Amino acid sequence: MSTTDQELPPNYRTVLDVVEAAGPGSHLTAQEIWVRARALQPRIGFATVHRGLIRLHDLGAVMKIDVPGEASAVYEPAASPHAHFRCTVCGAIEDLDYAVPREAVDALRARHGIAIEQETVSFTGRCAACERARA
Amino acid sequence: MSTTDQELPPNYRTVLDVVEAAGPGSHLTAQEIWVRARALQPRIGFATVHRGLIRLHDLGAVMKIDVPGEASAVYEPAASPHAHFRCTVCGAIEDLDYAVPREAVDALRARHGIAIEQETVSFTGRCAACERARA
DNA sequence: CTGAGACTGAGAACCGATCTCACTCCGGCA
DNA sequence: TGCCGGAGTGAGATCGGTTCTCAGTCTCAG
Repeated sequence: MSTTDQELPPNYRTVLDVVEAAGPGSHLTAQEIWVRARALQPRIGFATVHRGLIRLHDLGAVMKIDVPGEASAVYEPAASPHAHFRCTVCGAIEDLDYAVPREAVDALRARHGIAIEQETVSFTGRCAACERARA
Repeated sequence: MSTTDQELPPNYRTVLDVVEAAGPGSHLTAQEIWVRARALQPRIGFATVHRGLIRLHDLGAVMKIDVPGEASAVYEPAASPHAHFRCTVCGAIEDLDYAVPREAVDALRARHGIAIEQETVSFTGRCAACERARA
């Protein structure tokens, strides 16, 4: 549970519950989250789920992941930064343990005079299963 | 000019010309490429440009860049791998000189048994101008 | 010449994301 | 208690980029 529990509007709370229940490494689309949220709150609307995800993302409680080649964004509970991998054959998404080193980020910041707030690292290729199947 | 010159259908050739004329570091959307392509080929259709970009991307002649938070993909001539930065204030996109180190990619490959074909690194934050303006 | 297949343009279809709007809920205040 | 205002909400419309469809064209081997 995050530290933002108290001030959340009720439905956003539901959205957060769904995302956290799915756990780290889950990659749910807004649609999927909506379906699960309705199990808890049958009258909740899609727009509300979407607004909730935006809010929770702003608060830092959930991560929004834009995977190249994937039409829709996916969400997962906030966690330590890591990279994502998408299999171009079966479409599976998995987490990889990689983050841009702090020194590299600082170097970019210094060289370009920019303020970096967020980083995204993603890879595409063939997952272990599809790679084996190809052989 | 790339090595794929010979076998390209005529209109795809036009698309490639537009992208290469814009040069590295340009970040053109499919729409913008279409507008420029029409200057060379007034009857060219949007679908043709789009199909051309997909084809050229498959051939490795152009890079397709999905910037998080940006609705549409942007394209630029193929070049050495580098990261992209998007200013959340003014929306500007710029190139950053960073790539995931070879050893890190190899480690991920070995650990997960995956075949990595492509990497994408992007950052968001405030560009130098917007950062100064804020102070 | 002829047929097969790639290429093309125009527009429709698709789909996720976002916006709009009327309504509800709730807390503060006279 | 009764009223007010602002945040939250659901349903559906709308938007914008991408992809598909289809009929017409072109190219080239046979």
